[in-house]
Amino acid sequence: MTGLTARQKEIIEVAVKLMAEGGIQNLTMKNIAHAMNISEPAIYRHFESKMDILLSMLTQFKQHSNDHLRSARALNGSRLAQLETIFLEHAGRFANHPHMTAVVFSEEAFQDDPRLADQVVSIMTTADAIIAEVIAEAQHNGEIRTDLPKEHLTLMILGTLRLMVKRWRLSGYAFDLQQESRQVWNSLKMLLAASSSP
Amino acid sequence: MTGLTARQKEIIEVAVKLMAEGGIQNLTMKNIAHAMNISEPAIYRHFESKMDILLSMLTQFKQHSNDHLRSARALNGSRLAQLETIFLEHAGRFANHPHMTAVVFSEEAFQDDPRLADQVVSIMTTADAIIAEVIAEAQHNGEIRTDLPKEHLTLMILGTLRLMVKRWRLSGYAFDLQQESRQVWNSLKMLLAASSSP
Amino acid sequence: MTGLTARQKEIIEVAVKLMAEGGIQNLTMKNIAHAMNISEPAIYRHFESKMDILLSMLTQFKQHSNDHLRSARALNGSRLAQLETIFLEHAGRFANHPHMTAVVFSEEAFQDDPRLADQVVSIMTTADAIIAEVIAEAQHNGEIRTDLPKEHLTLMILGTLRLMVKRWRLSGYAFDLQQESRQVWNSLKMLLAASSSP
Amino acid sequence: MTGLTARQKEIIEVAVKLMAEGGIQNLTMKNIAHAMNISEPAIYRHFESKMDILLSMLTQFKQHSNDHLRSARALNGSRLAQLETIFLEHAGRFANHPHMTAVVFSEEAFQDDPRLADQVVSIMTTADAIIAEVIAEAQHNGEIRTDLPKEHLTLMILGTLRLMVKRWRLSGYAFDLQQESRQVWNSLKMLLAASSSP
DNA sequence: AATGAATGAGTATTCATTCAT
DNA sequence: TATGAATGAATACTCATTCAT
Repeated sequence: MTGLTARQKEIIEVAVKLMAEGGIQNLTMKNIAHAMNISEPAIYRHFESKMDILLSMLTQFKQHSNDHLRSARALNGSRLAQLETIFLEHAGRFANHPHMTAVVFSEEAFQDDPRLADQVVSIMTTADAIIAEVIAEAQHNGEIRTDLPKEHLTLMILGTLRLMVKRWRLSGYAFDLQQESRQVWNSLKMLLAASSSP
Repeated sequence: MTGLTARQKEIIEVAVKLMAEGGIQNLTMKNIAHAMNISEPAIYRHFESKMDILLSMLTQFKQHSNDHLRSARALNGSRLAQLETIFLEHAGRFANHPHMTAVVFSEEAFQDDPRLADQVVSIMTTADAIIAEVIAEAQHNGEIRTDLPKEHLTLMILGTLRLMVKRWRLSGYAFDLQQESRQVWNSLKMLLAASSSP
Repeated sequence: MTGLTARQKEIIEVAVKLMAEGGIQNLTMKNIAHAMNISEPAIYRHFESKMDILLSMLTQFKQHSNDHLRSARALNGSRLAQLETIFLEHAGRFANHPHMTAVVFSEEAFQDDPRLADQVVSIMTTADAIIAEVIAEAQHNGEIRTDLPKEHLTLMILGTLRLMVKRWRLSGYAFDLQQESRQVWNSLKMLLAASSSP
Repeated sequence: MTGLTARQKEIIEVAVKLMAEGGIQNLTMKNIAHAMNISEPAIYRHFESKMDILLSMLTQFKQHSNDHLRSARALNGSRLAQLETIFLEHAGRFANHPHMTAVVFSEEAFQDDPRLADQVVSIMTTADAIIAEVIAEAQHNGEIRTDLPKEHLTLMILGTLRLMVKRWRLSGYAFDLQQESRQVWNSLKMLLAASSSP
């Protein structure tokens, strides 16, 4: 349960879109109002402040992210399959909602308020922790090579994912992110593979 | 030759510091003037506009980056050693000038002006191209495994580097970036290694 | 008869309290609604406008004041006793309803609307006239010295009362207004006393 | 030394005039700008904020008040003459600068900010203390009756002065304040007089 | 009798920039 | 080379009020 009204969700959606189009600088109350065909003060019926909108935006994003991570963890398959799901679904989410990349990469803009910054860090930390966990299990399983610390592998997987998405965004969503992510994952899988001949 | 006067460099330095401290929102003409103990109009003696400052900032950053990349390429050692130099020196530069991370991660803020956005893309593309080139050569050499496309390896190396630096920044520069980068590079090297038993 | 419904009285009461707490600036429809746990539009069921609330507030205050003055005038005792009653009961009313001081001393805030300003002047003028009347009678009686014009004595009595209450308010209601008013009245009485040895 | 620039004094003067005309509600940055034929932002070159203007206004008023009190205290004549000077000059100041009454009687509007409220209290307290001091000396001298505590006499003198000025203001400056103040002072003098026949 | 949604007009303040000196 | 004064446009936010339900 999000606890958000339909109108609140609508506002957040518009806000994300505006950020995607022109960065944080484009996210003004005026622009939100314009995009929704209402007056500026009307927004304040639904959110107490602009900060509140940003906070709700991050909270919603965080919830979705955690849901995805949790459902991937619940899968029956191997740990590697869980990792793959996480990687591909993450990319898939962005592919289906390109605007959402704006949220991830506007982290810096959120830096100036402690509450926003905390949320950002919390989102990153959670993803990090869960992926590291899966990797650790996969290493125990013998599914993933054990000659590298799980922290480094986590860093590589997430770093690769992020840069891939960032490039997609910088390119103006010019290539097929989903297809690309599948290929990149295949490469990652080869790197992670436990050496067959010990 | 940079073509920048001493005063211009000073302004850029202050601008970078301000961005590092409080993001793009903190980078105002007023703040620059304050930090330099001059009046706001005085800045316009040195730069035509704020955009000009940002542009010069990116240009300078780009030049330094390219210099580093070029000098690494000029090294006599193996291709892998060149890659290592690129990776470690990149991290080293940030370690010595933490403010500079603000420039890299404010990319999104630069998105709203095409000239700035172009510079950002150009910086990333150049690094990408050169690293891909080194990897290709290393693959030919037999220094790096050939079962993965060079584009993916480039993506992984740069993605890992970026995320490591980002975490360092988000942590408030809390850990030793240089030491961490050495350890991470070691792990990367193991992943890149050509399989010893053909 | 006040002609005010229970709900209207409630609104006025809340309005006075809000003014007492934070001045006229604190008296907003939003704050009234909040304090009463109803919605803003609901207030308009009971008053046509905010101005109407203020007007009713002043009217109510005026009625109470006049009632007090009239009942003091109806007393059987000496004129001086009537004056004393007026002085002490006035102070007593404030002592029991500290919020009410906000109404008296927000006169300036009411200045910007002619209807409100008129009410304020009317309240002051009435008190003035009645006190002057009592003094005149007391002077005739020989209860009060006759070497000073009744207008000046009125000014002094009311001025003293007002400043005493104002200080009480500025002090955050820190002293016992009722006790203080008794002592001050004793002093006033000594000043007003007809010279015993003519 | 005030430490205020000519422009700052001008702004304060305009601000006082606006308050005199329509209360605190009339004192907006827009109105100040309009009255000075400059733009709103221009004001911020001279004062950091609106609060700053109000604070400077009170500080200036306080300084003038204290100067007057001090110079009256420095007079050679009797204590009663000093009191008279204080009373008449106070009234005279208002008579010559009717707008200034707005400052005194907007005390309530200043109540909502602690710094402003403190200044108000400080102004009142200082005048109070000095007048009480003069009265005490005059009582020792035998110039003023000693059967009343100096605090009560102070309250009466200041209260009378304030209410007189307030009425002048409410009347739209309709009577001659200076003449009235002389007559009222004569009455006060008679009340204060030490009884001639001991 | 009451509300959720909305609004036009206004609030203080900030920003990059210009201009006369 | 630098500044003091100024500005148009924008910013987040508030206010009393209206209207359909």
